[in-house]
Amino acid sequence: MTREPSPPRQRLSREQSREQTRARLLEAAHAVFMQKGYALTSVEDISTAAGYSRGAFYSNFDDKTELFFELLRREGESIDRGFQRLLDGGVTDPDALRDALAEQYSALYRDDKCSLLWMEARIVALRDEKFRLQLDVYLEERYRQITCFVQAYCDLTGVTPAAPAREIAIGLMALCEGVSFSYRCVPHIVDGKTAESVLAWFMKASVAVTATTATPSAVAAKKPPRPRKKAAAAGD
Amino acid sequence: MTREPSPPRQRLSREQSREQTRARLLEAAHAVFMQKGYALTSVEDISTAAGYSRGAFYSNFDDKTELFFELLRREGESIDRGFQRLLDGGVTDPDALRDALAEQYSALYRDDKCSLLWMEARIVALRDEKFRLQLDVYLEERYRQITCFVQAYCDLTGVTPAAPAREIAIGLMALCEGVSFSYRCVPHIVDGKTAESVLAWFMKASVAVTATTATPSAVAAKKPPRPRKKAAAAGD
DNA sequence: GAATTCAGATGCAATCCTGTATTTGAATAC
DNA sequence: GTATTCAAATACAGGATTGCATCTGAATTC
Repeated sequence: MTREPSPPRQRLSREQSREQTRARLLEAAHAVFMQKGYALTSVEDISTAAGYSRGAFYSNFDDKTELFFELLRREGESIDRGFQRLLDGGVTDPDALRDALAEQYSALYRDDKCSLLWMEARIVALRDEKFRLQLDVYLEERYRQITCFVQAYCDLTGVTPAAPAREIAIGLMALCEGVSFSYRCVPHIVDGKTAESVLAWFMKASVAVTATTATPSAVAAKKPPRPRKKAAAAGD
Repeated sequence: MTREPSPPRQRLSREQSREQTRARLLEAAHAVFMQKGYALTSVEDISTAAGYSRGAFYSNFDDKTELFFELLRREGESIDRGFQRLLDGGVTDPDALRDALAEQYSALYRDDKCSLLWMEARIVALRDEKFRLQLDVYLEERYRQITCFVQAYCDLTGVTPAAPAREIAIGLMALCEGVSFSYRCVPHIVDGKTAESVLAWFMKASVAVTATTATPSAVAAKKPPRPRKKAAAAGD
């Protein structure tokens, strides 16, 4: 978005320069997509926003679809890394883990690094076979990670999940997406505080169900219901 | 979509004829929007699909946006009527009521009378102030109705909700929208059966939380914790 | 039944967009 | 320092879309 007017900048190699251009185009595209929507954004819009001409665009991407996908790929990787860090982080406290997941997810949308973008991507995928097939790979990976999370959480608490971990994961993701979408679209109805507490509440509900449905002895054996530290700090 | 080649059909009055044209344009628009997406659908696409020329379109609507909104208005009314019927239906059995709501909602999306359409509408609203203001009225009504539902359900079961009824309603709607959106976008990952059971499971979880989290005294004052008929029967 | 009104068809001008072909100018190689 | 290569700019052809202006024929009116 901001273009530094060349401080004492060493000459860039061809490759560096090209990558910089790509990055700028992607960044600009993200901004413009958010503002105008993917479908209504023209190649010209993107190029101009990035400070280039259409020639630069076509020299770096086949078309708008390819750029969009590259954008999703890069951001998807970053998202996945975030979750992976959580999983590998060695957090063993169930509540901390749960809160971490909730925080990770809601931050993702709050910072608006991706919410609408992924929505639109999925809508594009509905009508573009090739795009869909590629996107599904990423989505599947996301589902897989969250499922791992749920499983890890259940293992930690020693609770047998009331539903298959994958189903819980699907529910979680659907809820998160639904809530943050609503938050973005009708913030005056679904404000930040409400969104946070709906999410927190659902998390609690998941636990409650697993807790009440699983053999109580297994739960009691590990820990008492414990009042939970600071579950959902109200954001605004 | 299909155009009857005039069977022994009585002459239509001007008004009737006009309304018929509008209806056909709206119906065709719905179909084309679903297929191509709102943004990429041209006025020509709609008119042709309806069997008319663009002249007919502009003679009946100001532009694509106005038609879209009229479409949403008509279908929104029909949706609201459905929920209202449920509320006024005099169903008193909590489980039946809960199932009725779940059924109503999932049927709505399963039959695909609206799912994507409303998603796209909300995305359009993000960038169109006028559109948003109008759409919000409908959305608010929808939230209001579901909140009533939750309240009615709690009253019936005598349970004090663990969260404000409105928050539960927001969570419910977000979940339903999220699930059905996923179902539509990645049916191979979130298939019909999974979608159904995720929804059912969440409903169950809501009940469990309200039951376990509400101040026990308040609950007890009304009714004994009541083992709940078949609340958390392991769904499949 | 002639005049009028109006739904819908057709024609048109102005944009806008894409994608490619061509050109330019700077970085690298020789 | 000359030749080459390549990123990015510019020019251009082909389509598509919008919205209006105009036209036509059927419904309504008197």
